Amino acid sequence: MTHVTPAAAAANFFSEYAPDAGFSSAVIEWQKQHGRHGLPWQQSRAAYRVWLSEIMLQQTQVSAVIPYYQKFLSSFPDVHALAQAPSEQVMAHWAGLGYYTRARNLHQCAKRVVAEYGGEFPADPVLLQDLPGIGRSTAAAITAFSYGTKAAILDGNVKRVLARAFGIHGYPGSKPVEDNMWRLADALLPDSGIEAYTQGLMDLGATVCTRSSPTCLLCPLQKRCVAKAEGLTELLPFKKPKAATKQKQAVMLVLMHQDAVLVERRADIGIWGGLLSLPELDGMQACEPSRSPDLPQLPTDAFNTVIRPFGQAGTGRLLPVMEHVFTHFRLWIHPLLMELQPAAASSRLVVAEDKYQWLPLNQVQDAALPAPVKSLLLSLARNVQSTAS
DNA sequence: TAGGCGTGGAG
DNA sequence: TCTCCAAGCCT
Repeated sequence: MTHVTPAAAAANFFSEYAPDAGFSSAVIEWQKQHGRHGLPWQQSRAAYRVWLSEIMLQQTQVSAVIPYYQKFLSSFPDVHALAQAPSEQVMAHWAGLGYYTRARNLHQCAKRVVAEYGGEFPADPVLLQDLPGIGRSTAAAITAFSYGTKAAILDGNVKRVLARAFGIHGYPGSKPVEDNMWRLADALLPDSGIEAYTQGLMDLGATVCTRSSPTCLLCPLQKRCVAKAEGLTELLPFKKPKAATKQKQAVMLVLMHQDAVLVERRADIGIWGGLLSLPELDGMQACEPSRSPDLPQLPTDAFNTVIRPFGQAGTGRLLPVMEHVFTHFRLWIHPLLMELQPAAASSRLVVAEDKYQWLPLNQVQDAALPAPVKSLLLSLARNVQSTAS
């Protein structure tokens, strides 16, 4: 059993993904010839415009942003105009673009740039990052495009390009993988041409190294691309791992009287809506994922409340636990079998307001029961038969 | 630190 | 129809 320290892991990472100067120059040359140059926000280095476009482009595709960007710019031509605008007007201009926290932060940010920096966006990414709505990647993009500052971006496009080019396994949204990608992105930065390089990484990811069906033949990195060489283009970057399926458990009462079982009509809303089922001792309780959970504590109160109205119960016997898998969770059923002497008032057929009824075991097959409950009762019916004979 | 936040496009 | 995710940030 070897323990790998974070420092050692980082060292391993870099020996495995050793960057070289050819990477950035290939990206820069490609961007100059084949990258995008005509986008509305590429016509000016003004920090206000770059900032505005970067905020709008967060998690949003270029085609969706363009009309918003143009309308925004004509209404709020500079940071002073934006800072002075009423928030309702700002929000109205953003309506439809989504992620509305961005709009509130945008407005706050404009006010702070005016108040704290006299309307000039700082050229230091560290200072920019302190402003609302500007994280590490956006700060780097703004300073790179506006001031030529050497700083690394790491958005979805860059993550995809790096994951493939360097054959990085693991989900890029996880902390350790993302940390490594930041280190790699920093190490790859060129000493000159940061604008073309930054734009080039974005353009590559958006137009060539796309999520599905990338056009590797047009890629300037194809000869140095690990994913291409190893046939892992479709696999990388790793997808977000699916969350472990949630689990619930329920104690279901199998209250028998002669050859009938007490069943309850479920509420129309919710799981098994409107079906007949067994009464549950304490509803369906969430439980920790495991292969087969222990029996939950039997809540005495619920026990009395649920059973007493129907009569006098004998000693309970737990039947083997059953597993049922839904699309969104897994249910463990603990059947608790008891013989019940019905209270004097309860008839053999109808117990209370149609919600409860006695279901003869020989009618289980045709009753409106959920699959696992029907299966449980059918096997019970077979047992009763074999015991009787 | 994973989850929430909006909308639209692609497969 | 449904899933996945796109120029991320914030908590």
